[in-house]
Amino acid sequence: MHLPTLRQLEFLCAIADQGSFSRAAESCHVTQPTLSAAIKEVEGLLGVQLVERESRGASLTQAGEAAVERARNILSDTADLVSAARQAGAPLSGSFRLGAIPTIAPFLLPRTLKALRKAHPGLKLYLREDQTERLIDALRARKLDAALIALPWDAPGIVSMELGDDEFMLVAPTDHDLMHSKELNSSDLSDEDVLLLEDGHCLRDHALSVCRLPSKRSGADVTATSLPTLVHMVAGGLGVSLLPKLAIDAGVTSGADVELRPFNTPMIGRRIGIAWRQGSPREAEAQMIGEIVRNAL
Amino acid sequence: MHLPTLRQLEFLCAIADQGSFSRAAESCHVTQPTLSAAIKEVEGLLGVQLVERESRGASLTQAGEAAVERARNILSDTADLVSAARQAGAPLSGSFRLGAIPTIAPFLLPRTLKALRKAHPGLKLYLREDQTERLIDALRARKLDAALIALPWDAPGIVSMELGDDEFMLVAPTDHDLMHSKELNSSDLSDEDVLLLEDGHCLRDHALSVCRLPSKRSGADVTATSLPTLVHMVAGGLGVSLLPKLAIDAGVTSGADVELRPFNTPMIGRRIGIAWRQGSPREAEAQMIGEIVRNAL
DNA sequence: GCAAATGCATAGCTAAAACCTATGCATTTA
DNA sequence: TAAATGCATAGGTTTTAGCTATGCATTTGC
Repeated sequence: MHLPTLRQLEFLCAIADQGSFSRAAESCHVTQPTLSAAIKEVEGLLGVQLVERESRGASLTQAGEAAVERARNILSDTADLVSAARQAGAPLSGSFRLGAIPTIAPFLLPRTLKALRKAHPGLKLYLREDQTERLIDALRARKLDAALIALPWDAPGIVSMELGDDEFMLVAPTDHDLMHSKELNSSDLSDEDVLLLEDGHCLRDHALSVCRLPSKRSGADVTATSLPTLVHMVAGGLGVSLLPKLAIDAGVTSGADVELRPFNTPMIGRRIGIAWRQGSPREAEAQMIGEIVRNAL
Repeated sequence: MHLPTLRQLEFLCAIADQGSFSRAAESCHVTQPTLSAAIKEVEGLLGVQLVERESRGASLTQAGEAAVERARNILSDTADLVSAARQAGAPLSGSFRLGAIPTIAPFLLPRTLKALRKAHPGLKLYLREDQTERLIDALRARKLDAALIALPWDAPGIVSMELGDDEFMLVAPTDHDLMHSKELNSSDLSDEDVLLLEDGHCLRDHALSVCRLPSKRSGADVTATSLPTLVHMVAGGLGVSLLPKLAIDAGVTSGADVELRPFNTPMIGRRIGIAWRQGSPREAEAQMIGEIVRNAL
């Protein structure tokens, strides 16, 4: 089977982007006749007209649109092949852009970064803290190489690796009733004022699902913007809450007038993982970083 | 960014397949020096050694293996682009290979094929009847262009389109108790001998899940090899069963000494759909055929 | 242990292709 | 109606993809 050239596919995409042969030629750093001839050749090869020549520029036929969509994927996959191969020569060197959600980043990264720096001194790590949804978007847009998030998170084109579990503990004001009951189960929370993070944090959703509460709670809904704030609100007597062990170990409650208690039900918590774009050239490195984070957990 | 040529990627894959420069060159219809030079150039471009030159042939480095895997996808995607564009010029002409599961094919296809022939006289339809799993494998292996199956069926790399619902009815010997009860619910089946198709038919699994039975049933398990056989077994008094409305409408019970009854529970049944390989060049045509089948449902 | 065979690399050449400049033709704008 | 815009065509130049011939290292056969 005879295939078109990647260059020809680039030309085709350029026409889709620029809407004209001459501008497309310019963007590809060739002359307009060169690009015209190339497109003509592809059309001959495929036996279909791809571009509609109009008096004022050019537009794509239906077949052309479909071809461009495929071509863009092919070109970006090829670019990925190149990057991946180049990385293979020098793994975990240069820069790596890692994202993390706000309920993980401040508590896990301090430990991790130390280990990472030791294992790979040449690595420049750029960090970005944001909510899961935006991190995923950034992975797709190639603005990030990997992200630490809570799993499972279903997102087409994104793959992930599980790193470990992060249990939830109850946090309540000192001498709260729940500290004295014999067994502590998630159902014990249904009568309490459970404080939550503001909307968009996945930890909020996890807490809601543990308590089996609807996502829209009735009444005055008090929310916190970060885990330290949440702890202060609990200390202030506004209610109880759930804290991930990761944050507790990092000392988020130290100094606050609160008590902690584990649940008796087995494993109430979240799973932490690292995610990256499917086919990312830095997949192997993301997994390496995952391993290091796993050891730090 | 500078990209390797598709031809160069072909060469690299050929080395992976053949395990030697000279055999790879032969399979690509070029001379060995040509291929050697091309590989060398790619290695220069990527800055990594991809092929290990050994005294007795050649093997791939780790980076080479990774590159080959990506290259294969790129090449097949490009081949898909070509096929898709060519099809776009003459949709639903030539040959189309359609699969269908045995509990759909004999009942749905007679109606469908007539409509299809009318709408697209140039189309040569090759049919294959098999169980879902094998159909999916055939889609992946490019042996089929699309397949009619029962949804949902989770298979990575396979996408599908829903075509409609196919309700189940109870089929029992004439004057069976269940025909006289006031309301008929799926739970009424738990005390009955429910006859099933042999293992591997998805309809068997649907029936089991409707009756909330474990997939391994205790006792003498009587199974049928096809829906007509199943009807005869019911008529013979061996038990009751479920039949999809599709088969009933096609007359699978005509002449048999059985009675039919719908369930009162809303929608006990299966969903019928058409599936194809993600990125298949004949995706558009599969959807067209799906539309025609939907109208026939 | 030496000749033959196998297998990749190198050198030098040729022919195809990719790309260029110059120009033509149709349509739109001033 | 002239100028401008935009794609196609013609003809020439450079690049490169591919060839043949050959070299060199390793393995195999006698």
